[in-house]
Amino acid sequence: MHGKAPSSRSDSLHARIRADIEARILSGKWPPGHRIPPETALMQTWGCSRMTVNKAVAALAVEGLVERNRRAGTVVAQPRMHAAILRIPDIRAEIVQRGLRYEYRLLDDERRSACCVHLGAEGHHLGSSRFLRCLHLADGRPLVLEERHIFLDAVPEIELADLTSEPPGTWLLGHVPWTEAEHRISAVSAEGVAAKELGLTSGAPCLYLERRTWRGTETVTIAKQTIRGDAFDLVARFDPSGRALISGA
Amino acid sequence: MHGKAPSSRSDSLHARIRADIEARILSGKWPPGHRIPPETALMQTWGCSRMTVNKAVAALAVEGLVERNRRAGTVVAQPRMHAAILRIPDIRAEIVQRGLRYEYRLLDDERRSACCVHLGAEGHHLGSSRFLRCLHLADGRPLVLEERHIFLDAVPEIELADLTSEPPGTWLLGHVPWTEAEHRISAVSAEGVAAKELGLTSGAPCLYLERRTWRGTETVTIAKQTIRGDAFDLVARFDPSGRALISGA
DNA sequence: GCTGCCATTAAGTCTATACAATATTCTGGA
DNA sequence: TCCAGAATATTGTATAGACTTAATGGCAGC
Repeated sequence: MHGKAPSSRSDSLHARIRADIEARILSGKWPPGHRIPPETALMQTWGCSRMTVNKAVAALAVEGLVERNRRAGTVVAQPRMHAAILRIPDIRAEIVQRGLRYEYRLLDDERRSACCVHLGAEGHHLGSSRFLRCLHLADGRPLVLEERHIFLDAVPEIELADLTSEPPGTWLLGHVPWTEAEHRISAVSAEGVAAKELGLTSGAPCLYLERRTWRGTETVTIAKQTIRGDAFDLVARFDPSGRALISGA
Repeated sequence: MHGKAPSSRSDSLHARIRADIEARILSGKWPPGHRIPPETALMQTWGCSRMTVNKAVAALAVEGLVERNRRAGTVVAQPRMHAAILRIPDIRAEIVQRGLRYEYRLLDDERRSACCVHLGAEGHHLGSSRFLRCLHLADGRPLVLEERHIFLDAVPEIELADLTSEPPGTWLLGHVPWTEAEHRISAVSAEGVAAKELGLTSGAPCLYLERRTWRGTETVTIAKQTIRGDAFDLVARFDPSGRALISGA
């Protein structure tokens, strides 16, 4: 339909088998709960070895489209609308992609000792950090106000990093591997200094995005982004398996 | 760390190999761009067949941790922060899970002919629909105001469905398979009737979530949810592969 | 130096087979 | 009837081998 490109390109046999079964499930011909033929049967219908159909069906299983059990067989999974893939990309990349001129402005850059940092809900103690306030602009208009802690324990290199021209998020992405992250999205009113810096009247609605990133058990960074509500949407496009489709902003 | 359960449970050989390589990548021992040994080498280090290491590394490839190319070999992928899995669950389930009393109130229920529906950006013509306005309450407090079109072309059964006690989203989830969906999240001010129904003063910030669902090329439903900004966050927790972790609201 | 060809290497696919693990079903006995 | 254990079906894992496909690196010729 609109720019969609499913698993059409399928050269290999197992890819074709997989696409075929997938089509039957998505079309509703094999509804949720339907038991699909055992591997031995598929192997005969397709005239191939069991390893090949196994690869196909196993892939559908990791996708979440089917559930497999020894002896009990394979059944089509119940559809779930529980998770959506949300593109929350690098701001710079996002702005540039839309054909706008990106500009970055560092407002504040200081060292914070442990006490200043509000602790996580888990009560972990976070060490000292480099604290940054910066503004991301699109075509000269302020779009995102970012406040970010980067923790020295996890990223000692940050101490010397030059963040006057490169946004901290971009720097981190290129330098620090991460193992886990959490986003929290809410709606807030722009208030006080933040409103002024974003060029908004007090009370204007903004998206508030708090992103926390871990590397193993160590907190790498906490970023709080206030995004002009009138100028930015978060868009997610996906299919039942939870895999992202093309998400053209 | 907090409720996290990585790929620790590894019984089979390929799972162990995979976890081992994954650990080296995440620990930074094998940084992005590093070329990992070819399958023939891994096969010797682990004393197993090539199919087995293939399965392990292929899994890492679908996860996005490595990139593979014929002849060029396998290299550790650059970390990308492009997509996050966002839990946008059934509202009822979400409220109940938090231990609050869920209440549902149907405000409006009418038939709309095609002309009333704002067309999609693609210019597709959407047929007539059943249009619903309803309120989701947690412990008696209004939390989400929902306006939803369900299109009769795609879901003729909806005509007769009883939606006075069951929210339309829940009904749909149980009755209609879908193949594609899109979410759009923005921040708005509560205004007029909506503000009143949510018990907010005019101008209070709200999350605005627009969800569109397709089945094949047909639009199944368009839902517009206005969520009290002070009472609800959208939370996403994930790892670099983009697979969702446990997301305890 | 540049171009085009070719050999090499590494991943991708597929087969045939074997055995393991496990849930269901069957069967026999109390 | 009901329970224990055996038979069985189905997926899971692993092996060895063969062939395919694609990118790289080097070599020859211009």
